[in-house]
Amino acid sequence: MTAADTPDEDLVLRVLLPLPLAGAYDYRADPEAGLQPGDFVRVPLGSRVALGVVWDGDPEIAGAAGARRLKDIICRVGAARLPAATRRFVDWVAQYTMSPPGAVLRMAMSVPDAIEPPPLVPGWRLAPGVVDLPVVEPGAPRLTPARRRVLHAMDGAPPASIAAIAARAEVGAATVKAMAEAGLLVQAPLAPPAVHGPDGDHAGPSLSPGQEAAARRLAASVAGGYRATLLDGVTGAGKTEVYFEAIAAALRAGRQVLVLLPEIAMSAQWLSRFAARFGAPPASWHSELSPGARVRTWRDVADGTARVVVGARSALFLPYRDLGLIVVDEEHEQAFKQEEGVVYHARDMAVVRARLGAVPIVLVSATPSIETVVNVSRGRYDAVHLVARHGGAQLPRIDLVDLRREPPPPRHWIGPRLREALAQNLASGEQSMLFLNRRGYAPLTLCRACGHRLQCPHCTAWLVEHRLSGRLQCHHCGHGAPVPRTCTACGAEDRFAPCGPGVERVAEEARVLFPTARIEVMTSDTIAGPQAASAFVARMIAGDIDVLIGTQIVAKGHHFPGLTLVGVVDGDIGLSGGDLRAGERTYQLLHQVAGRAGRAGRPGRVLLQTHAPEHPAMQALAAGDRDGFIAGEIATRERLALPPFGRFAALILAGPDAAVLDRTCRELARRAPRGPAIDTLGPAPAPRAIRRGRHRRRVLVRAPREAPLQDLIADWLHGFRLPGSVRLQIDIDPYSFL
DNA sequence: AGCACGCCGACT
DNA sequence: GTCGGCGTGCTC
Repeated sequence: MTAADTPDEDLVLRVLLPLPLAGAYDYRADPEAGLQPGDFVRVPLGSRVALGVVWDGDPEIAGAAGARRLKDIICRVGAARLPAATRRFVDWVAQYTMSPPGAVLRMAMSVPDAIEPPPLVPGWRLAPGVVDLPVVEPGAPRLTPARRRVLHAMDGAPPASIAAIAARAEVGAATVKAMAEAGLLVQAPLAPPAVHGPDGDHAGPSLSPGQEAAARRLAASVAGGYRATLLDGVTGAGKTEVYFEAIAAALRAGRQVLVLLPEIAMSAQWLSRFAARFGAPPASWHSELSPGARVRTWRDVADGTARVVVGARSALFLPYRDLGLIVVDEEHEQAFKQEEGVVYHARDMAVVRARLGAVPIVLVSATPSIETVVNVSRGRYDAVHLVARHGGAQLPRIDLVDLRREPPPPRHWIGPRLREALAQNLASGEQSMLFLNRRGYAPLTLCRACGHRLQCPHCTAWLVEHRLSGRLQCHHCGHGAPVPRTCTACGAEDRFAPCGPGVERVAEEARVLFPTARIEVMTSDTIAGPQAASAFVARMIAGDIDVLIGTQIVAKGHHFPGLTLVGVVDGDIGLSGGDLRAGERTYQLLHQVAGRAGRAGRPGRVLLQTHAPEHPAMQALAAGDRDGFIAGEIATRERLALPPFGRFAALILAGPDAAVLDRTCRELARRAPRGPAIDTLGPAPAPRAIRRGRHRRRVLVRAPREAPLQDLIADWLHGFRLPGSVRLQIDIDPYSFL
């Protein structure tokens, strides 16, 4: 049967648009055009034209719906197609996160400009015989010195663009254009640019026997379809070199590799190690990429030119032509959780992407997440353990300092023991680090006259004083204001007092204690970007800094060979607040900070100041008993049916009018699902109760692990009409409970 | 996400 | 009397 036989039977296709619509829309298509799922198409939408993707599945053109007047697909766009694995991934993520599929598609189509094929740049080469032209001949094109330079530069050279020729001959583009018009240059196809991609056969480093064995196991998994493997090893055990071997195996098999890092902006050291191992840098994907680079990389990923992509969360949604391996480094990091828009956990979705693409995935960590460890014990993931610290360096000794027994002087934060250790380290010419996970000078400023606390006008958050910039700053919405002199509540002048320490304040204290030491502060405020970060790291490695004071930025992936003392100024930040993952996170962060000390064969020492030395996380750190800590956490979670033994979902409602919001929440809670082992908590103020001027409330749902959580919520919300001003966000498996 | 439609303040 | 503010609603 052909279209000509049934002229009145239209071809109808589903088209998914990158918009938060409930589903795909149906459009009429020209059967002659031969459109297939994955094709990018332009379609009319209301009064405008939108770019979408022909989607899989049958249109809803049955019965009365068939009578609807459908619009026509305008045309196909570009030569590329959204791969089937990416389409299935989009549908899966939409279903799991309860997001409109178009909202997920938007992440896969984040670079609309890349979909059109790149404009053809014409190439030019010398016309035959021009080099031999006599210098002076009546009627012949004039050969100025500039033109001679072009002849010289292009003699025997392959075709190049006008701009490239001009650059090579060091003349203006106008000269080259004029020569082309004069017939001295003729058009010739431009050779595709040579790609010097990462090379799987590039010589790698020699590995220790333990690394060798681990690398062989990972590399073997590359040929075998979906399999998740935890690569577990202490800091300095050489995990990166090991998973590089799996990447090499995937490259040798001619396939693409995705490496997810939690904070790609801080990955300068990782990138240089990669380039050293594979002879070329990977393609990188992160939010600070320029629009041009974004377009190029998206196309390179789609046509397979990009062999290895290293990126943040969003790199998951790139249209890989032939993905063969996924690596998630620092898999325990909370930064993998996307909290805005489509709420998802990139580590978990990476596992899904691997399964849908039938490729192996390696999860890498020195302090694996409880979820991952439980998946290993259930047999769903394999595990490869690396034990020895590469190069024979010792793990640092961690001593707890009980701040209740050995407090620092009032309004000081460096206790006597830490001060003494710093003095000794300085005297012997060694490097030290002070860690405090708090930016700015003081986390809270209050009026001594009336007790008024300076709060962000748009959020439920204190304003943080930054002496460096001389301003008060909200760390949630970015609101900034100069430090006022007069209290807005009581009118008292100059009575504001900083409360508690930030890194700037600790630096001030250290500079008073050690006036001759070279002390530097490293936070996201003092570091503009990846290049500034690597400059900082280079100065530290060169020994130009005696004491480095920093937030968690100093803990992430930097190697400081000369560092022998780490002081944790306040280990308890993050323990308060009743977050179910507080202990786990504190353990992971402090373990990572401690791992910075004593690497190049020298013993390291860590002083951990805490008000809660009896806390299991602190005890485990001091005893070096990671597995004991994890076992304890797992037992607690299992007993209380907390994740991953039970499941949570959060419904967050936000709106400008608190009364309307509360009424909506009450109504929603009234209809809440009830069932065996299913309960709802709240409504309660959401983690950030007021954000950007909108009030936020949260209702938590708790269900057994095997419960169809999404279906329960869908039934619950079915037929529930939200007031127009109230927004609902669903967070499946929420991470932040604060 | 856009873009239209729809009801209330300061201008030619 | 209009121009225009952005709140609400729809797009196959």
